Amino acid sequence: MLRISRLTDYGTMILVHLAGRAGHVCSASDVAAGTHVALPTVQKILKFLARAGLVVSARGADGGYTLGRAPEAISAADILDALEGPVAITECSQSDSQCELESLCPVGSAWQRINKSIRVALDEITLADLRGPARDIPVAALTRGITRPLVRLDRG
Amino acid sequence: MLRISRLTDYGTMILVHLAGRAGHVCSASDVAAGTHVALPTVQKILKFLARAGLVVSARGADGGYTLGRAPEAISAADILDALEGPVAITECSQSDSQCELESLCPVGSAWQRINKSIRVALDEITLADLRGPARDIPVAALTRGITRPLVRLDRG
DNA sequence: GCAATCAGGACTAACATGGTCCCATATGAC
DNA sequence: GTCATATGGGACCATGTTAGTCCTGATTGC
Repeated sequence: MLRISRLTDYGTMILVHLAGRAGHVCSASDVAAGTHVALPTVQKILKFLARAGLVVSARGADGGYTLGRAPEAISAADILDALEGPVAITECSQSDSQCELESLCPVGSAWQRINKSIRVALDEITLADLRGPARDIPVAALTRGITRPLVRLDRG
Repeated sequence: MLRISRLTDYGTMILVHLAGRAGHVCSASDVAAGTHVALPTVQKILKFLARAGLVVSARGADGGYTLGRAPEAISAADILDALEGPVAITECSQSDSQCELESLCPVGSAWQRINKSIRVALDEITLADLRGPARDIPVAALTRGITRPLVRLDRG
């Protein structure tokens, strides 16, 4: 359920790698070596991240990539947007969709609202949180007020 | 991003349909007619829902399906589990995955924790909430404490 | 000029999904 | 008992998406 693509997963690793080398320009080869992701894949992902402004590129010899802004200013939602585009949780939550069932659909915009809530949560999580064995990820705050036992957490 | 499958979307519609006919046994044909989803697809989905216990089936002539338990006792996470299986947000969050990068991965279990938090949120949303033009979906409670402007909500 | 590096896009193989169909089994009416 | 009506389980295929690779062109520093 709710799977993110592998590229997004790799993209997170790459951004974390760059965050750990603040001030240095890393070539795609450097990043590939540091993350153990295949070089062509790293190149592809860095292009997308550059286009989204999450990394800044320098062309030419001794060129490479640096983080576009501070890790605290890059959210998980930013990474998803950069690598997966503005895809929504259901087809009919896309603005340009033409769901023929829309007028009949009893679910209404429920999934869309769920989608938005998840996005809010993902907006709260920054690259700084994703680094290393962080224990206090902000999402934890989102579960405040939940009284139901959390036993089922290990299902996923 | 974070897309749910179309079958899950349909499954929600089907469950809402059944919830609106509590006490009645609906055949797959009835459900197809009521939801405007193709009959073979409805049959397939109902089988999955029955296996998960979300609906109860009666075989034979005059058979059909009824909701397995009260709408308040069926969560969005239940629906996802029934129709998409225990798939996690990333491959390495699956228990049986063998991610060769796991020991090197600087992201650690961050995405997994995000996944779990989302699941908690989805556990809070029941079929009763998904019905009709519900305005007070419990997920709203999850955004308590968020101070950042919610302008970006409309991106998804 | 040359080597190193990014930019953009085309391309293919693998995988997941959506949708359909078939056959076995169970039930109720006649 | 027979028949019509249903579900149960699974096979099957067309389609779309994803992952990954490769090619060509542009830019920069030595």
